[in-house]
Amino acid sequence: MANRDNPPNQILQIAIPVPLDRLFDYWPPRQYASSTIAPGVRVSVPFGKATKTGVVWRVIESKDCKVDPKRLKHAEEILDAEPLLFFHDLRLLEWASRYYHHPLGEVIATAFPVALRQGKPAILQHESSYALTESGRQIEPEQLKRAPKQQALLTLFREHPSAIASSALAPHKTALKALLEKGLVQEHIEPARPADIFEKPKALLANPEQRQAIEAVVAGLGRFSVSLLQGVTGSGKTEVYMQIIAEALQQGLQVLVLLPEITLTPQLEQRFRQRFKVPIVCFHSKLNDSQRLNAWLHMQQGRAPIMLGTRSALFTPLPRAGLIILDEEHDSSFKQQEGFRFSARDVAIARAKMLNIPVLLGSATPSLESLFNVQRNRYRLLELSARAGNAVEPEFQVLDIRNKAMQAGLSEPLITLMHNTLEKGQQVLLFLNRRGFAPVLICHGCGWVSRCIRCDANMVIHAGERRLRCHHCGFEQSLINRCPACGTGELQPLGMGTERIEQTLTDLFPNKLIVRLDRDTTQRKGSLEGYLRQIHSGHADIILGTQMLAKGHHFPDVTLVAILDIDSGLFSVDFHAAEKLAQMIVQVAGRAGRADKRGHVVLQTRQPHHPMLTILLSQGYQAFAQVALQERKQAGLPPCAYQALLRVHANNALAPQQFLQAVCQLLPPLNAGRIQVLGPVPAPMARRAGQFRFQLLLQSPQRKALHQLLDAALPLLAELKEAKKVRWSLDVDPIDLY
DNA sequence: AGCACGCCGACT
DNA sequence: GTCGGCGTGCTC
Repeated sequence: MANRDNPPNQILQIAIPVPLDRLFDYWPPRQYASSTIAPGVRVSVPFGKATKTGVVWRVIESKDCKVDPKRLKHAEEILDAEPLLFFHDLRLLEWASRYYHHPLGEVIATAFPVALRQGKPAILQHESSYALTESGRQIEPEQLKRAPKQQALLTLFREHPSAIASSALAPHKTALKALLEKGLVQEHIEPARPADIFEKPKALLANPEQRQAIEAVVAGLGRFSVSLLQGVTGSGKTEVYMQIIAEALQQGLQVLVLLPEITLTPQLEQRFRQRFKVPIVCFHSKLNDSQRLNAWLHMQQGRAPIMLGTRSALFTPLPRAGLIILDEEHDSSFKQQEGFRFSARDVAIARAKMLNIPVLLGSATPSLESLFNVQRNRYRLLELSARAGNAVEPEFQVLDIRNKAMQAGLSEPLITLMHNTLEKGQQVLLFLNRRGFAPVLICHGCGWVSRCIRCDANMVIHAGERRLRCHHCGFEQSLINRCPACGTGELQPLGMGTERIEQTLTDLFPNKLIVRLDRDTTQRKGSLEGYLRQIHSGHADIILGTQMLAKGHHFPDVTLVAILDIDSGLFSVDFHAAEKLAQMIVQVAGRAGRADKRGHVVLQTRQPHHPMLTILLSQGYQAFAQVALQERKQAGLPPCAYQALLRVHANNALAPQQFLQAVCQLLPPLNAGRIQVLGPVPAPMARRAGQFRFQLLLQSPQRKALHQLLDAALPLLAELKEAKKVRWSLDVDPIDLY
């Protein structure tokens, strides 16, 4: 036992979630034999004034400790009897910390669900939960219309096909009792031994391409490979996933399925539960802390073989890891955009390599990065070209709106098309990536515009709420009637937002039901689901929305889709814009139509002969991607080069630039001229939320050289005197500027 | 990141 | 005379 005269001979090196890129040394807790402490266990430690939860990274001999022993404190408590993270997990986290140049303690924290970060015990919570019975699944909510409370609850259960925790059902106590008595709902019991109840899925029809893809991945189970499954909407990617998963389950392996958006999880969850009679856990931001803890522990303990999750599920420990699937791999939400800025796609591949398992990336519109890796024979391309079942290729129409009469962003020809479609009783989908009423309020008298006082951005008009709101910092004020500059001029909205278009649509189509889907209308919990039901039931005539419409959901009764403004995507400072636009066009087109009602996709543009657009529409996404890749190659841009972006911000207007100038002065001796240094330049939005922002871009055709420079340079940045006045962060493989 | 300490303006 | 503004420095 340790006492004052006899200090313990071992020291714990602990990773603590603070933005400091080093480990902290502690004595083991008093009365603790350090020999029983293994790397990967959580430990609570006094840190400054606070107590923090860290992870033991390694145990060293006290004679090897570099810190003055007098400064060392005792750790408080070892929180886990066994490590929660396995050897491969620790290796992956270390790699990620180095690759993204982000402190290890914070990287490790992202591997844990919040409850474990807070030091709560790693014990499965056995909160009772309820789920629909077979008859409950078959009954339509309509049949309960005389009992509206029960009907609402039934609908709730249908939206959460897995199970609902009893705590979440507290407000529905009486309705729950009624549904239990009717046998529509029962207490949900997690199957204890999955192997016993596993049933081999029924043999399904796979077409030759699907068969080939399934066999290719199945044959590769047990060793590392990356496959890119490229299949148009309706080509049956999910079926391919499920048949591969079935084989992995047969082999007793665990499968991690990553999706970009939580809105896609319920659909896929439902299909998976119908197919697989094994525990399936979900992990995404809509779950509460204890649900996430349970899901994580189910995988970590090997109790569940399938996890469906978003980016944050990536690091879940998998004792029997067999396969990682990443669906919609091109989606930018796989990149974390703050703090530890990692790409879930790239880390998934690194993880699979360490675990020696295959990765399957799926998309109708793969990223140029992935297609480039196919060209370089790093990834294997598996193509699904046939549209399964009732799907049919939509017809594209470039609508030249130059000199055309417009009503709130809608050209006359488009309005005519809308009338024709609606007359046939079919639905119309309109797409505009700008929410609010209008992006600017301008004075007709003096030219004053509604600038945000804290950002280099305009305040957006939200007419319904009578507010002006900055979409970059959240600052808002009430809508003003009189120009604050000249006091006399008339204030006018300038430009289009979804709210304004909705208003115009109400005037143009007075008898039609219009549904607007954007962040403003779907903020309320469950409202998105409500709108989607309205659309699927056929009640909605015109569906209007932003980016969120482009993802996942298929609307078979929509036969006319219009993208109202594609020109901003054709002419952007960001070199990713054309790729993103092409992906968006193809994805949006995939939302609509079916065999008996072919979809019609209209693109409003003032650049009808833009080469990118022409190639995309005449030769398809693959041809577009090849041309776009060629251009990136010639311009020396990613994916043919590697980038790291150093972002800096400060209250002080001059400090960011001064810091970056100092950085540039220390680079040349480390660099040997191999890395292009672009900048310092003001960030595209030079002031945001009151902060002045600058950036420096480092670029190289060799990833290794770039990382060598970063490894050498970053430790020196903190030492610069200019660093004291700024906050800086590094984004490795950035996908947007600052 | 927190959270201290530490010196200069508007209030009981 | 104080309360509190955020500049600077530290965390085993």
